[in-house]
Amino acid sequence: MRIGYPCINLGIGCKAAKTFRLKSYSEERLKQTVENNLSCLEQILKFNLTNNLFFFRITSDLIPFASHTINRFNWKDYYRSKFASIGVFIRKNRMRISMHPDQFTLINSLDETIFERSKKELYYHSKVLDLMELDASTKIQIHVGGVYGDKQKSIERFVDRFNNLEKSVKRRLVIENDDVSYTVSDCLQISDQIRVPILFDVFHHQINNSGPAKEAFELCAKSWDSERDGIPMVDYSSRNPSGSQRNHADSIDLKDFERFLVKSRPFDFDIMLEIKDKEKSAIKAINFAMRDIRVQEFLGSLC
DNA sequence: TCACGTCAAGCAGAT
DNA sequence: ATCTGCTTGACGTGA
Repeated sequence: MRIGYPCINLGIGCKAAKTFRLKSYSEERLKQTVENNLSCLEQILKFNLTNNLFFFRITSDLIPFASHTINRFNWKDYYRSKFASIGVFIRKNRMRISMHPDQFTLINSLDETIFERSKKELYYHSKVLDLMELDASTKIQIHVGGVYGDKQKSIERFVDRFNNLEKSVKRRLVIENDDVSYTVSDCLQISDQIRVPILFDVFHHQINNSGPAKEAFELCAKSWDSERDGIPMVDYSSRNPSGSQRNHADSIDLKDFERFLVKSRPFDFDIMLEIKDKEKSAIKAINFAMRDIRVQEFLGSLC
């Protein structure tokens, strides 16, 4: 069991998600920004290592406008060795990496042009991970997408479109239950047809339910082929007690986290903490989870 | 230095 | 109709 947090480290003093406006696009500006982002990513990973955080989600903003038509710059070749050396660090330290394209990436959109853009965006994500030479256990997670007034048709469209994606994308893609539309059992329906792993989102499941969490989690876990996909990944958060129902917590509720650790035994998986104060809560969580046998086993397997 | 209008992309639910 | 949340405010202009 590894524990991690998404995209941004709030204490380190740099961000790997620096971007700029489309209007100010220039190759110079792009290079400057990417160099900042890659160097910050290295700093974050080093920080994570010293804090026993072996799971991290790389921001989609790493290469701004990566899949946009304005971008004619060959960033793949230009930064090839930089990506490779970051990949060496990740593999050497047995870190797990994931990415999560944002809400504009829609495989099942009714609009072909949105699907075409989404394909390019997914290809960008897979290219970053390929350049780091990370294996197929390094996942790209997306939601199923919109319902468009007919969930069954939208699920069918997802399946058809999925089959249409490049191999390099398909091998990394996992789907995640969301908080408004697609439940775990909806995801299972898709997974049964195209053998795509399901990432269990604990918080979304609480809000958008298709049955008891334990069963849902077990079914999701089964959808991962540990040989190829690695152990399952889970998104964990609790509700912000003073916010709306969909709001993520500002900082980790260790009591709730403890209940989750107990309930999820003996399954082993990697946990992404989607909590607003990022590495701060992640450090609290890993320090707390040091007593869990699954974390001990991972740390023990390192040296 | 600061205020503040706006930002590549979409959907669903609340107001 | 417009705003908000989503994994995250922060870019950039004008004063």
